[in-house]
Amino acid sequence: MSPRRPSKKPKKPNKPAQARPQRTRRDLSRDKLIAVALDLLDRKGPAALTMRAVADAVEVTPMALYNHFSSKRDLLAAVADHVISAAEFDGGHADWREQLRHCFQTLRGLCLRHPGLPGLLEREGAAPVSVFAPMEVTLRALGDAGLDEIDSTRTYFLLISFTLGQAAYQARGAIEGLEPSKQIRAERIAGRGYRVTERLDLPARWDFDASFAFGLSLIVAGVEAMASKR
Amino acid sequence: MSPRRPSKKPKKPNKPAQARPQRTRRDLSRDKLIAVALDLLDRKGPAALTMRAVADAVEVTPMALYNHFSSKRDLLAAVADHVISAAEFDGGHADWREQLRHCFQTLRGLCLRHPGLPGLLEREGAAPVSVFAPMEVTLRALGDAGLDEIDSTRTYFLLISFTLGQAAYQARGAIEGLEPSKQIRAERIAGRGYRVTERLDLPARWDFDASFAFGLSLIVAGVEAMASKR
DNA sequence: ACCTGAACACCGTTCAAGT
DNA sequence: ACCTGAACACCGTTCAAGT
Repeated sequence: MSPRRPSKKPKKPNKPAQARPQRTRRDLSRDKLIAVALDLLDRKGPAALTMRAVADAVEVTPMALYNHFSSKRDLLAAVADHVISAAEFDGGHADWREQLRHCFQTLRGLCLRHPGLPGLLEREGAAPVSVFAPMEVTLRALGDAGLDEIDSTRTYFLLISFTLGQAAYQARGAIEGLEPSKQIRAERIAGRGYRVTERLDLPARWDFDASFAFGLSLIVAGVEAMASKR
Repeated sequence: MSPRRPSKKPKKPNKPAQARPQRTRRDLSRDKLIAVALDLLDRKGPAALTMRAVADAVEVTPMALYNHFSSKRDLLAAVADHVISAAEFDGGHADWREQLRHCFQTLRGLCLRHPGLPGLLEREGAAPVSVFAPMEVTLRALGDAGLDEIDSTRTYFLLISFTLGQAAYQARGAIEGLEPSKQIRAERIAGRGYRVTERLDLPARWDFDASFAFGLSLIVAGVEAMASKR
């Protein structure tokens, strides 16, 4: 995010400062590998993101990757961290409702640009420290709304499950044709006694953005109700 | 669930009813394989649920499974279907709030008994037709609450994302130690400027049941607000 | 109708060796 | 400090063959 990075923390100045381009190259190749992995994930999906594929893309042996990442999981966490740290979840709004919306619409935006992201965060512990950034913004906003720490944390989990779940569903639907459109349901449901679901008359193309906005508004209204109850 | 199953639908009575134990055996082995796969999933997790492991458990060659399921995905869908069809999502309550609670507490119960279930439903299209059962109950309840079809469907997605997301998080946390407890956060967060999150004083053991109940209540309150707004 | 055995084209990762 | 090459212990699945 910040245009210039801190100049490689010049601790221990007593040590002779002999030029060491390796340090820089090492970081560069780490970044390069993260970029390649993310590109693979975005363009070909999670199944195509293999250590061998990443290695191939930078024309190197698979085992070379293990000089930069201790495992595939480590690489995945770095990818997730790279995506999340690049975002600003704090919109700087005075109103907690706007803060909440900004925060989770930003997260949703990341998930839509990188459809593999929810899987990275939900799947086995590839969640990096940076996931605490949206948590921080959310807890502050909900504190302003009048919730205590526990209820704020609970609501945070609700918001993040909702956001990631929707985005994952959308990504999956786009790929696999699982949207709740009429013909899909019709052929899968016929004669099972799902009277309401069967008759359901939804638009041919489900508006995921509107659906997400509705969910957010519903949660905001719920927060207001819970806060006034206290 | 029901003690006796319908007697193998006796359609086409003109066809000579010569004994065919194969039919029964075939179904039996399918059921057996589903049971074995579910047991593997429950006891050893999703990574241990491989075609080879299932085959080993019934002392057969891996390829024998393909006589009963066209692919691993097909088997996974059958496992999910088996778990979901055994549940009753309709509590028969007159009040839509109670119906909603019953429906998603039931789903949550399934997920806690079978920690691999959310993964099955969320992951690549292993979602069976039976997932429409909770959808049907939810749409009816939300109709009673005063929401139209579109908003009901949106709220259904919110509820299901929330329920599956929480359960998956809980299952993962229990295995990987990712709960939002004080020490976990302390060591991962230190000195990153997450002021609120850092100071957060949560109980050592997060009460997932209470957290889920809170989320449901918040959503119910949100539904009431959205319905009265109409 | 159901099962076997060998094989294919993959995985992530270890280990010993090179520079 | 970084990379290679061969190997290990796995995957899901195809194919041809058996009964």
